[in-house]
Amino acid sequence: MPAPLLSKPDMLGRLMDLFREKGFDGASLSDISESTGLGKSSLYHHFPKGKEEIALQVLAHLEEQLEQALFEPMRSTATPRKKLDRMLDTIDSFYEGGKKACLLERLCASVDASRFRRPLGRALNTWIEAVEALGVESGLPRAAARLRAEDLVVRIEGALVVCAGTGNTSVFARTIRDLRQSVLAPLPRRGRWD
Amino acid sequence: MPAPLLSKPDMLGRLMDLFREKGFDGASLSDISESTGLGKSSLYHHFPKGKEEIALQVLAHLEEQLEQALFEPMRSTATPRKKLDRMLDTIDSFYEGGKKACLLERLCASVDASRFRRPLGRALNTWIEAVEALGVESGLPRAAARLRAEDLVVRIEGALVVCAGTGNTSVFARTIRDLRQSVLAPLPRRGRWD
DNA sequence: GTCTATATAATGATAGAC
DNA sequence: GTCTATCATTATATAGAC
Repeated sequence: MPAPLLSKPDMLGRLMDLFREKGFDGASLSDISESTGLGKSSLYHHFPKGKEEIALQVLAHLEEQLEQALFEPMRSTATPRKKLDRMLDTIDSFYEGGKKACLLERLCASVDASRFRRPLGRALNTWIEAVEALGVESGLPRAAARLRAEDLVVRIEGALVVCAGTGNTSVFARTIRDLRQSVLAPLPRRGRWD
Repeated sequence: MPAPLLSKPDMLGRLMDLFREKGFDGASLSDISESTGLGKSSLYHHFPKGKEEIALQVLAHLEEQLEQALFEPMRSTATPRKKLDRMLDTIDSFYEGGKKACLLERLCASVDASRFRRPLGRALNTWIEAVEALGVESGLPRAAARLRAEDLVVRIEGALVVCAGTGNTSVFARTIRDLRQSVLAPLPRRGRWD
């Protein structure tokens, strides 16, 4: 009985990188085999239902990371503004300044996206709720905080698409910079967020 | 010599629908054959270099449509505000309120995205420049108009991703509504666009 | 828990008739 | 300009040895 070559979290990490780079439809079992160092049969030992199950477990793994990375900093006693800064630093480095794609977007764009819809919706919601909680903590009404949180996710996902299409990461950098200012800004008497 | 079943523009229109739905990696030659009603051999008559050439021609076809749909309304004598409204109406119906995906995003996310990089960058730029021109016409400094135009594209692409992931199109509707207000708004003394 | 070997279907692409 | 028939390759998935 050979020992496992990689721990499950390590495997899922490499698989996440692969799916972020090639997408679900673009990543073949051979790619998966190569990226993990496991033969195809070994893959079916870990993931009996095949490729779809792999993606689902990677997605679940991402959701755990999201919870940790986004909600963890909130338990500190720093100001909301500081926490937002840390959150955006985390996001910036996760996407490597706009050079790396988002797993959620890649799975949204797969042929079998309907099979991932539920976990995808959950993961996006986890993200949005973390930002929303920050807005509420900083004094925004919940409804406004929710809209701004959705807008943060929208703008980050969109910036990643534009950067991937143009090869120019400055749009991502500027989006992050702008979000630092706008997400927790006080409500204007009449403005975008009313 | 059988007559052609579909005109080239009609073919490219159907192929655009297909790639928007399934992506480049997800759309097989069988799908392509079915969506156009042409046998595989006939496809290679029209597109000798195969699937990649199909995508490139579809992309070129989209670029023409972009020019028409985005720059055409600008030649009218309506106010910039009216023109922006018409532009956003066009965008809203092109994406069917957030239910249909963006071809540019789908091709960005393909394994061979590097082969589409140049036309992708051009198409995104065409879009951005149309919005930028509108901002300039409405009195914004060019630099500010450019940033807002980039932001418009970012937010629309991002809203499409979030809607695809959550199955909830309200984010797209709200994004469009918000852009109607914000894209041409006068510069604040100190604010997001400085 | 990993491997080699294999099964079966689908893939992108061609040849050549009409 | 379309078709049928077929190619070589790759895809996902399995069987069974160790």
